[in-house]
Amino acid sequence: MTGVFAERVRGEGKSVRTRARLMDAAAEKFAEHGIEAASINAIAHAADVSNGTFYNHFRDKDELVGAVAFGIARDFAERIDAAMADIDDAVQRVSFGTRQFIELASSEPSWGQSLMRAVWSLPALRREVASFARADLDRGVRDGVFRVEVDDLLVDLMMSTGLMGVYLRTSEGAGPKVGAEIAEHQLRLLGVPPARAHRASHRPIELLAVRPPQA
Amino acid sequence: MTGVFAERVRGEGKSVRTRARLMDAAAEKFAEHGIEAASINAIAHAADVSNGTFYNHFRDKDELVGAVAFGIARDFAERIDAAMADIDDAVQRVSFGTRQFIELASSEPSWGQSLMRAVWSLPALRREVASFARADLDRGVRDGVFRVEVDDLLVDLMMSTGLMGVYLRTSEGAGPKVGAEIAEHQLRLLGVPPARAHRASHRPIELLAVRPPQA
DNA sequence: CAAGAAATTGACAGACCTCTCAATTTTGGC
DNA sequence: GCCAAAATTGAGAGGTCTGTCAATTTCTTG
Repeated sequence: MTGVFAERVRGEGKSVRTRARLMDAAAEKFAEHGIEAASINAIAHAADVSNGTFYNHFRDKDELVGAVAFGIARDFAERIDAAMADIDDAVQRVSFGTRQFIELASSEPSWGQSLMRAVWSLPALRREVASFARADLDRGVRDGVFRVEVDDLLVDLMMSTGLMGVYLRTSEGAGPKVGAEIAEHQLRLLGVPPARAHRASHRPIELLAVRPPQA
Repeated sequence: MTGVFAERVRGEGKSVRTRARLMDAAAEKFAEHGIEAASINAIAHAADVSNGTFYNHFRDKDELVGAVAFGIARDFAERIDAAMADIDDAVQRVSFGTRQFIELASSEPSWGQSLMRAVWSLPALRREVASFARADLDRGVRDGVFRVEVDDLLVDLMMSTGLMGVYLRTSEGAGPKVGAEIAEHQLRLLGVPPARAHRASHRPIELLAVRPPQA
C-alpha cells in the first residue's frame, strides 16, 4: 500500500517518511468517504502509525488537508509543465494541459477526488491552480488564436470544466475520451474555430502516469 | 428566523410545519459549515425543536439532505420555468434560465450553498438539474441556433459553469454581473456568435426573489 | 557503543453525536 | 369540551473522535 508521497521521499530521514506516509493514507481516506468523514484515527491506522504520531506532524486535520491538496497540485503542475516544455502553440498547450490534468487526476483516484473536494474549501488552492492555467490563456490571446478577454471569470470557468472532467472520470465512470472532449469545448469557449478545436484536442498524446515510471 | 420552506406551508398541519422548520434550519446549518459538519442536534436546536422530534420526520441526516436539496431544486425549477413561460427563443431561454438560477441560488445564500454541496454527493440531484436544462438545449439545436451536438457531457459542462457562478457569487463575493457573463460564455460554448451571445445575455431582466413577494 | 535527542506509542479524558423510548403535551374530529 | 391519536420532549445508552502525555523505542552522533 505504498503511496506516491512515500515513494518520493525514499532514503530521507524517518520524520519525513512518516509524514509522507500520513499524507498518502490521508489521500486514500479522503477519497474513500470524503474529507470530513476521514477520522485522524483512521488515517493514522492506515499509515501504520499510532494516533499520537499524527500530532507530531500536523497540528490538526486542516493542516493535513492543506498539505495534501497543495502537495498534489504542485506535483501535477510540475509534471504537466515539464511535459509541455517543448510545445509552443497555445492551442496545443491548453488542450494538452487539460487532457493531462484530467487523466493524471483520475489515474490515482484518491488524488483526483481529494483535489476535487479540496478545491471547494481552500480558496488559496483554487487560486494556485488558476494562476497555473492562466499563462497559456494569455499566450493564446497574444498570438491571436484565442478571441476572448482573459479575466478571472474565464479562468474560473476553464477550471470548473476541468474539474467536472475529473468528477465524471472518477465518480461517474466516464471513459478516457472525456478529457479530449472537454478540451475541445474549452477551446471553443476560447473562440477557437470548431474544426481546429476538434483537431487539436483529439490529436493522440502520450499520457503521464502518476506513479513514477518503473516504481 | 423564519425560512423559506416554512413560509410556504403556513396554515398546514403541525407535522408539515415542523418538517419545514427543520428543513429551513438544515439549509442554514449546511451552508454555515458544510453538510457534514451540521449535527442533527444543532439543526434541531436551530429549528426550536427537541432532538427527538427530528427522528419523527427523517430517518437520518441523509434523508434530510435529500429532502432539502430536492426541495430547493424543485422550487427553483418551478419558479424559473414559470417565469420563462412566454419566452420562445432558445437563446433567450438559456440565458434567462442561467441568470435566474445563479441569482436565485445566491439570493438565499444558505440555499445556494446547500445546493452546491449536495450536487456533488447526490447523483440523482445532478441528473434532475441536468434534465431540466436539457430541454432548452435541444430546442436550440432544433431551431438551428446552437451549433453543437447535445450530449450528456455538454449538459454537465453547462451545469458546472452555472454552479461555478453560484460559488463565485456566494463564496467569493462576486457581483450580480457574474450571471450575465456566465450566460454569455455558455452561449458561446453552444456555438452562438459572440455578438449575439453578448447581446442576449446582457439584456436587462427582472430577477426573481427567493422570498415570496411581500413575505 | 553510549547517551542524549527525536520520534513513536497507546491509553485515556473530555467532548460531542446518533438514535431510542417512556412520559407528556398538543391536535383536531366529533 | 372531550378524548384518542399524533406529535413532541429530553434524558441517556452506547459510540466515535480529538488532542494530550508519560513512558518507551529508535535514531544519530561523538
